[in-house]
Amino acid sequence: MSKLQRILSHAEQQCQINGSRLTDKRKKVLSGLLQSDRALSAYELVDYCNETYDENFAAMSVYRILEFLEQEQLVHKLNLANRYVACGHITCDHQHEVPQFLICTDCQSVKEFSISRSTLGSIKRQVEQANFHLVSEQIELNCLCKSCAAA
Amino acid sequence: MSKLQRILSHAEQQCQINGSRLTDKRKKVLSGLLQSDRALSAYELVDYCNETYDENFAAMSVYRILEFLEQEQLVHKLNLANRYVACGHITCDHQHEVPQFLICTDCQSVKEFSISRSTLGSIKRQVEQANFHLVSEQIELNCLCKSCAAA
DNA sequence: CTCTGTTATGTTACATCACAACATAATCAA
DNA sequence: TTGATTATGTTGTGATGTAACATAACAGAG
Repeated sequence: MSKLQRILSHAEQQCQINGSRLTDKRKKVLSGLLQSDRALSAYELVDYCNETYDENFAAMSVYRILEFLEQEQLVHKLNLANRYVACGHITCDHQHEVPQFLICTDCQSVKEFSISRSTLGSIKRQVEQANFHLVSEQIELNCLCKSCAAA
Repeated sequence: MSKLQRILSHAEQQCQINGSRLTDKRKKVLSGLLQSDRALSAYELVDYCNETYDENFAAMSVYRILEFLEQEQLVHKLNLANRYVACGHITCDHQHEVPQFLICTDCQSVKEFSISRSTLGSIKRQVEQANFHLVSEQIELNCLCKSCAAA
């Protein structure tokens, strides 16, 4: 059983537990993200699925499927790049911290990482001092990955 | 001389120093942002200018003008919201720190603020440990402002 | 002042993005 | 089997962002 297969079936089980279904189409979209080493836009996923599976995904469907996968915490939406990535921890069973993301502005590769609690805490404190309130701890940072920085 | 006037003429001087020109149209776009208490999209600015000045700005022009104003550091583009704000420090003469932004996801009001050097430093360190390199210290955070949080 | 290169703006056309609204199909539960 | 719920198909549209080319305004050299 390939790694991809394992992740997919794990995701399927998670959905069952949540009373939702990981349908064929949803699996295909998720696979697309899992097999990509970078963040993909909705329309890139449309193309990917149509080419790879010889299907006919409409953009609308992909948007809906992405929304679903997000709810199930199987993918993350990167607001800074308007792109999507598979969650890096699908096969983990524990509850995760809210992730932060490093996005390479050149090649769109993404690293899901965690800022230390204390740093996050001081960010939150400073935000509150400014009379705002953090909506989400999902912080996204524009970066260059190592190889793009070298070039 | 109104506050707006002062800011505009100061901006104009800055442009002259940089060997660029703050034309009439560019002034109008900048005024739009200066007078707004929230971040505006390019098309909102198109409408604003056309209504306020009875002109006929094309979207294309506004995009170009915004690009110019950004280069001159008179406005900032908020990638997270696809919107623009006037720089909060146009009239300051000293070099600024790179700003961070708190964006109210409800009303689009924006606060330009600065994370402490030490917090910023620890973010940068953690990013480097992850083998990425921060492209910009302009960090944008999705927030709720005080009044929207209350509602 | 005129010529010329540069910069700014006008205009048209188009590609992309995101989703609303409604129709049909598949699935589940009783 | 039937009715309710969920998933997908289909059509259309508003918003976004920009390329490509045309014209106009301006600044400096002669």
